[in-house]
Amino acid sequence: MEFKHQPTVTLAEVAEAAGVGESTVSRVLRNHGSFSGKTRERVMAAVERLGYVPNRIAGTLASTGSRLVAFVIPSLSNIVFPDVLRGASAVLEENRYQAVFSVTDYDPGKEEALAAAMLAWRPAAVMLAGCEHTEGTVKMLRASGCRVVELLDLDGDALDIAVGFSNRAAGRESAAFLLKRGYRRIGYVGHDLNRDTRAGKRFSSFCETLAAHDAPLVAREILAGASSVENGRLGLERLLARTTDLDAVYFSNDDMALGGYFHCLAEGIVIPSKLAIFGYNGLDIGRATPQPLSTIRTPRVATGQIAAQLVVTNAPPQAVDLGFELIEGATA
Amino acid sequence: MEFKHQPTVTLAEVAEAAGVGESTVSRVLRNHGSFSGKTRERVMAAVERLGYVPNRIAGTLASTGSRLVAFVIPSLSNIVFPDVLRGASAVLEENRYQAVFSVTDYDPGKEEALAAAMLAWRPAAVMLAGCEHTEGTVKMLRASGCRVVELLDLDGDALDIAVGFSNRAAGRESAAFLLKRGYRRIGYVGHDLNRDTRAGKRFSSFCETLAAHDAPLVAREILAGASSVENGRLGLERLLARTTDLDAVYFSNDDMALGGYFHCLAEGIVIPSKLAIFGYNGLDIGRATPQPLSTIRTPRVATGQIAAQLVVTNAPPQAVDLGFELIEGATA
DNA sequence: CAGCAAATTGGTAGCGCTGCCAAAAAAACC
DNA sequence: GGTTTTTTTGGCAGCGCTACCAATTTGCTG
Repeated sequence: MEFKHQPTVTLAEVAEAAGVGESTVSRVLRNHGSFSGKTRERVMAAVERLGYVPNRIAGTLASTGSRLVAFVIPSLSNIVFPDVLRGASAVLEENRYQAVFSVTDYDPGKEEALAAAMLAWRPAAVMLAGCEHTEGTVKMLRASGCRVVELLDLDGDALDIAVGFSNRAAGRESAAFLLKRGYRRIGYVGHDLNRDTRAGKRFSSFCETLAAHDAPLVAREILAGASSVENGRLGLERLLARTTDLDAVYFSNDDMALGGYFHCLAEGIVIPSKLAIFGYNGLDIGRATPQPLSTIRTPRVATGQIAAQLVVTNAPPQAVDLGFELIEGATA
Repeated sequence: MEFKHQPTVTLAEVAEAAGVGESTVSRVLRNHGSFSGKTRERVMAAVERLGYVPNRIAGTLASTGSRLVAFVIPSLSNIVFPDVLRGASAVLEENRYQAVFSVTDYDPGKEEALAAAMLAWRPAAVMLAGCEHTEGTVKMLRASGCRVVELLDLDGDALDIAVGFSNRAAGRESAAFLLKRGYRRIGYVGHDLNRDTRAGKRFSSFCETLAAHDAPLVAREILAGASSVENGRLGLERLLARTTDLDAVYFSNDDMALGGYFHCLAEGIVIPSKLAIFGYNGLDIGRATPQPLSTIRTPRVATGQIAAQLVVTNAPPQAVDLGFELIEGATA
């Protein structure tokens, strides 16, 4: 049972009511082309009087270029993506673009299906997380001719536009920081890495850096579910149960790290002298804990903003590295 | 400079390639009406071969009933809204609906403008937060003839469908709980209530309940900005600097409450014996803190799910009360 | 006031698809 | 075999708007 709209007022009716031609109404409404002030007033009056709401579906169809921007994101639970959407939507709204989204649950197959569904709306751009996509997705996006923006990961080849930073660099710098601080027996607590490839990249370059400095990763605890505070707490508990002499733990992100932090608080494990904790993302909450969380702050909102900016200005293909900031904090 | 799509393959071309009529292709693709198995194969082969992606813009225009659902939400920073979107988008995707959104920043004027922009897409439904809207918004929504769903607040008259719970009841129960626990000198720390009317409702019924039990609110601290952990911490600090003999503090939500919790941890204020803390929302993080946060858990994801369900089934106007759950926790 | 450029305006052909209807083909029946 | 049904099909008129072009009006200049 499909919903039917009640009869709506159309541009033609406005034209009739205002005593002008359809194209004139269209021009006035879009403020495009020329028309006299008097005409403008009459049209606006008719619009007001009839309560006319332009039909963007029809407008888009007639003009081929759309003002929709499609987001295909892995999750809405991971704060990263709402943050990106937030940055982007502000810029898009200013420019009268409309955001459309769907959620893949970190499933590349679902990403492909959803990207296809999105393309059916003929968006001006499709924004995706990361630069790993199925062959089918890539082929489809290429063929679509619409702009493609890959977000939050610069470690790979961009299809068109990429905005973000290097996750590998983030992993590397995290490791370098811990080593510089003198930690040598380092562990890792993370969530499902097969799905979140960006976390996987951070982890692998983190490990490589440790190994390169003769302090290879001592132990790891990978939890099956999504990243969460509770999983972080549980993960650290398990890790410490197995391995007693760790001096630092790297977490797949701040949610997990906070869980670890809480575990230490609850168990009376002194931070950072007994155990250091390092996260990833730079959530606001990490600044308000009794000891500020040591982490890497990522430019999530800015990523959305810049991405949207590039789309609305129809910028040429490019990769924009927004970098990240290492926050020393007090937990490592 | 508007982006132009490269020439796309159309349904007519598929029809030609498959050697059938346009309407046949349309029927096969939508699996609607009748056609032979052989025809189906030929059409699908042509679709595959040409890489045809149906144009939903055109389809929607031709069929009047759209599969877009528009969300007009106050914020993406407040986890509540991503949670609602998450619940809704899962259901919508299953039913081949498409979610569109925009963000009002808690500004009713902006809500009106954005709702108007949304209506231009002729959505099947518009979902809004709360039941307070400008006169213009209400009038416009009424006139649009599309379904209207008001989320997360049942304290008011619904335009069409409403899904959520009573914020007044939440405030009342929070107060009753604290009173039952024996707290009498109670304070409040909140964020900007003029904008977040739902938090305002909780607060006012909280105060009324206290007053009705001869334990009127002792002090309050309202912070100008948005709700955040840092503001919560700052707010409690300020409140305690002014008022020394409080035994419990009610926060406008869990973010703020966690900030207060951290302040106590940092200052060595023993919880709950020296000071009790009570929040609102039931964020996951509140379950993983050393002492689980006392709060009210709201059905955010379920709100989105049910709302979407009602829209896709084109349910009659109704108000669905999903209730909430008081979590005793260990901070009050 | 003619003569020409500039500013306004209206008409109309699509945009790509769906919905309706009638035509054609296939199946069922007497 | 001839009908009557039933199933499949194709044709085509819009959906509401924009883009293009031609027609009209206005404003200036000499």
